[in-house]
Amino acid sequence: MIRKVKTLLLHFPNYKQASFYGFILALLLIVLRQLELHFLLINHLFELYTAGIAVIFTGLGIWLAVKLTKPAKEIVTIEKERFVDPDPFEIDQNELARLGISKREIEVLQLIAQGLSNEEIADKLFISVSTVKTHSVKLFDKMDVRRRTQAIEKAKRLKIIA
Amino acid sequence: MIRKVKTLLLHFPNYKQASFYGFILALLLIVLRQLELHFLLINHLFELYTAGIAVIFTGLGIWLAVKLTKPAKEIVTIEKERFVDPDPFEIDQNELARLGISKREIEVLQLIAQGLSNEEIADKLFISVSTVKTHSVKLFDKMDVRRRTQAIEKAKRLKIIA
DNA sequence: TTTTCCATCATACTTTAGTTTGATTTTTTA
DNA sequence: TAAAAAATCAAACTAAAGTATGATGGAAAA
Repeated sequence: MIRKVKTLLLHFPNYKQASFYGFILALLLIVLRQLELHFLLINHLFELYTAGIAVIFTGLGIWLAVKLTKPAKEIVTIEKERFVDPDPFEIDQNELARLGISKREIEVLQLIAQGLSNEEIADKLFISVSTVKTHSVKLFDKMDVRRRTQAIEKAKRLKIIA
Repeated sequence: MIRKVKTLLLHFPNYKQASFYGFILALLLIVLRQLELHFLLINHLFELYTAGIAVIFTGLGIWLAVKLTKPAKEIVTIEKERFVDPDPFEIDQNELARLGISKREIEVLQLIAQGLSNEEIADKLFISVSTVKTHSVKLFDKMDVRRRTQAIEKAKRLKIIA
């Protein structure tokens, strides 16, 4: 009998408390048995009946509690950062085509924007300073500017360099 | 009858429903008492005893369930999107302070970055070209560059100009 | 109050940038 | 294939940028 209750109780998370409950149940049964002596009319079946009632209604109580207890709601708020348009820079090819700027001229323009002097650009591109100057002149003419600093500003504004 | 009780119960908080279950038992007892008239053999005490056992063990069951079972948690996740400005440009005042660049020098730097010549800058600031050059020299010295184009590139990189 | 920093200007000079003219070679395109 | 466009280079020049030195007046800090 007690074992049966115990096995039933094994399904509960806290095993120790469950067995404690079983112990109480056992005690109760013993007390009932003592009482039985005073009530001779009650036979052995009565014990079983009582135990049965106890088990059934314990089960009912548990079922009730589990069924009717509302699950505690835990609200977790997750803040998600979403970067809107992380500036996907793209060179405006249309603008380049419109101005008729050649590849070499763009190269020179980019190096100018990086702060290099004509001589440094010449060294980097393995050409003479004269050629760099020629490219510059044509570039400035196409971009309608007269200084490299203006070219830098306008080029960035028109998105023809990074 | 039972349906009515059930619908009634649905509107009560769970912990109160448990006690209402006791109320149902009481009703049951009354019914039993009615039946008692037909079954004289059944002892009055026995009824009460059974009812008592039922109530006690139901209570125990509820107590057990509440005590031993972890309340089922329903995790409600709310996703909140936070839109972040991709490039909230801000002049790096620390950098400016670190380099010890004066207000006038910044002004000149900004105009240089806009592609203006020294003469144009002088006209705009109502100062002489000499002064512009002086500012430039000090600026380049502080920024550790030797050309205005370099100054532009570095200034933008260090975020001391837009 | 004296020193330091900032802003201003000038002169003379060097360096770099930009212009003009003209030429050659290669690559692309009609 | 011939013409156009692109890339290359050079010399001579002008213009602009940058350097060096020195000076002055005002404002802020020590």
